[in-house]
Amino acid sequence: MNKYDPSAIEKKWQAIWEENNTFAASNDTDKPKFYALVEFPYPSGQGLHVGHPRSYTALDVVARKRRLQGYNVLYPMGWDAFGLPTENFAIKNHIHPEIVTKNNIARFKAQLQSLGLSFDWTREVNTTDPSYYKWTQWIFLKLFECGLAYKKEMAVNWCTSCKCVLANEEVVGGVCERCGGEVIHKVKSQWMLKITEYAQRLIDDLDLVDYPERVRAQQIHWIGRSTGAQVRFATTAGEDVEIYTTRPDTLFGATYMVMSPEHPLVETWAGRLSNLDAVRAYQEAAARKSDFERTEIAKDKTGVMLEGVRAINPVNGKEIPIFLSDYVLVSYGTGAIMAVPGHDTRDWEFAKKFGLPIVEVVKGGDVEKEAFTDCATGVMVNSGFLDGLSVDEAKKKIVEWLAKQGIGETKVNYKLRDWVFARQRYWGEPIPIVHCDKCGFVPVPESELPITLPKVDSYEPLESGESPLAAATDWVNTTCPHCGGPAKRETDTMPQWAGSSWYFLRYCDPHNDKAPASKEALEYWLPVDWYNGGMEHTTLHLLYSRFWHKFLYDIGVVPTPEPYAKRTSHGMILGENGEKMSKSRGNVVNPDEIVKEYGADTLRVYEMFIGDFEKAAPWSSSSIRGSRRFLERVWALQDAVVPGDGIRTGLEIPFNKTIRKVGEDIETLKYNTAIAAMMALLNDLSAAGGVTREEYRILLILLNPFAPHMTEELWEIMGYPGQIAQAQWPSFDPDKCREDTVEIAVQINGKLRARVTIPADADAAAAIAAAKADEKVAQAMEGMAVVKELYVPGKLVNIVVKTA
RNA sequence: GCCGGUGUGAUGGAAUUGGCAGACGUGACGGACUCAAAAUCCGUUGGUAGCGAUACCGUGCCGGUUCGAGUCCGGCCACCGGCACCA
Repeated sequence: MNKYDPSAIEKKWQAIWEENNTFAASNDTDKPKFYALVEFPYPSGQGLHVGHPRSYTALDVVARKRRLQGYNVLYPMGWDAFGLPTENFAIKNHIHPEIVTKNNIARFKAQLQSLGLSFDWTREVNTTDPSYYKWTQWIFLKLFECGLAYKKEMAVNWCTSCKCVLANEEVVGGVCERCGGEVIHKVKSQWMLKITEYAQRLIDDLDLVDYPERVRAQQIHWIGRSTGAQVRFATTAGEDVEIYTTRPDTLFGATYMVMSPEHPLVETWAGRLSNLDAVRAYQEAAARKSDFERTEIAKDKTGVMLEGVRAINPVNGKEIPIFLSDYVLVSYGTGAIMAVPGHDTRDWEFAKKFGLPIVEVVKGGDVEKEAFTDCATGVMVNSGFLDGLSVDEAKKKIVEWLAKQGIGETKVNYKLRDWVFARQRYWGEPIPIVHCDKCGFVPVPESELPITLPKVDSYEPLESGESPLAAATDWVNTTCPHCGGPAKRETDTMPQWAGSSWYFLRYCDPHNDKAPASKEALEYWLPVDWYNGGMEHTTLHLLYSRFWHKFLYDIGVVPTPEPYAKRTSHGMILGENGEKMSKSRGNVVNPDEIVKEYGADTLRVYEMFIGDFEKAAPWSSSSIRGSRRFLERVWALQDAVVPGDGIRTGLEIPFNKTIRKVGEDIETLKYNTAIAAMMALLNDLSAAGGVTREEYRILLILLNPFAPHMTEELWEIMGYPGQIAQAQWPSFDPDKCREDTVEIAVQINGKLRARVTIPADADAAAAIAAAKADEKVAQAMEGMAVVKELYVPGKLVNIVVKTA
């Protein structure tokens, strides 16, 4: 036997797989299809991290197993390569981002290939390739055509460090998700996508797919549907103010009104406000606050009263004051609320601070001490025709009343905002729109796509807040496709999330130059059967791509309403100290070094064995040795082949059980116990003094998805026909998964007293008799009266006794 | 505050969904091989008491249901992730 030398074996088989395109998927076959997908990486300068292979290996195991089971498997890989880090690196080092990207991709690809992942490299995609982003631009044009892409002057999140706008999803805790820079509000004209149009379907269609509860819940929460009422309040100024509330039942308790500082009626009323200076000052102060400041000082309420205009509560005709306060957001509901301090915590705090009246309209708490917000138990009081009703009854009745008066109706609101779809940076897809003074925004004709990025001297963001593309005047100045007059190109680029919103479609037919992918290819492959990725993308990429897919479904481009039939999510791999791996903490493990020291197969087995796949797990440099030992022992079996055909009698049950368990566990994310089962089987084989050829063959196939290189090599050494990648996954016989006799537990009053071995098919009477025959049991029962006897087949006997 | 999740040996984690808690690894300890070490192989390893068979205790805490609870129910606590002035 040769020494187990992973570096030689792995290189050998990787070359063979590449040469033969072993893992290329066919678009034309009778086999059932299986589309496995992992999130394609952003090829950063740092190279691969040990976190990446956890996800990639997991679905590689599934993909390899499904191939052995006779499926036509598509398991593709590509590069999500547009984005800021590349651009920043390019700026700093004066290298074109295209070159930076090319280098990073080469490094990533070599690393992925060294792990023996069975990707179909003939379908590799790259979002920065003009032949790819041609179709990203094409989808944008379709969105524009359907009115779902529009440009709007509005306050947007502006990262002061990236000098770029951000989507709401990219602002985390008031700072930039990517760089941690301060985020302020800036009024800019921006391209937007109407994701809000799909809010309800993005919630409802979660019922069509198999997602983990945490993903579902996070998406639903992010979309933030609420049902309430929109109510028009008359004012002493003449104009009505419309408010949104989820508690219309508390209308009698509305003792004042609050509008957001940006509310347009303030301008309308400017002439009648006696304290206009104070109002203006408050508006300016609110505008200056960054998101970060807003969240930091969240609970301290500020505001100013509009002196000169009052609102009229429609239920009782009372005049109530109107305030401006930044605790009311322009962007949600109508930008104005009725304040019910007795039953809303924020209104209560505001009322206390400004000395406003608090009226109790739902009985059940003490509104002088705190707002009473419980809807389930309260009873209406001080509310005229609502008195005595429950909150739910009152809601129904008041909405009916408002409708009859013509001043209000039921209204559904979402927290989801439209998607800010423009970035003032160089390294992204140009937005294919031309600005013409005469014709307005004119889409570039499809025939002119792709609009490629021009060469520019500097990719530095401009201080003016414009994209660096604005400096490429030759490129910017063009003619209007509509009237032929002089016009300018849009200089903003698309956000990083654009290319990844449809990449899984491109894999189906990656070289098509007539469409994102052919109808036939999409009909065949969609939906993605299993998509694994990180939790951090739940309200970003995962939501965005569902939105784009639904849009493409509506215009007949894709055949399914949802892109991904099943989504799973892996836990992070932490540093050895239990903290998140990062350069600054000095706890980063480089997969290249692990491959060098132990081999890719060991890394793969270890990452699958490390723990519960869905949970975070700390790296352990001593534990990984266990995975290597396991492989070494399997390797050594080649010298322990014993004569005999098939599976030896005593090993039939362990083999059948292991085949069943490994197969099931791979499908249910329990990779750790699948490996444990194979280790246990190996222990059985050692105890049996070796393996037969057939036993070894089966073990190698079971292990192949996890350790593909070593099992191929052993397959060849043992002289089994062909390559193991073309072998057939073993089947099991359910009858041979059970022993003839079983050891059962015997309990007296639920306490374990003995173990007895009985035939597996023994009936209750026989099992109980066998239990009673045991010496210890008899002893424990002496002088006791039997109350009850139970037998759980194959598990235990429990005899309930009491003192006689 | 709201939503989702987790809590089991020294340690990563198992437990067929209400039925023998701790599979499989790692580490540690003891032994074999070796001049020696590494590697490898064998054994022990939840706690307490006992030479021992054995007994009692033990899955974050308190209580409940049940013949029987890591698993179900009620009430807490801690940690992780997400959202957060969304009316």
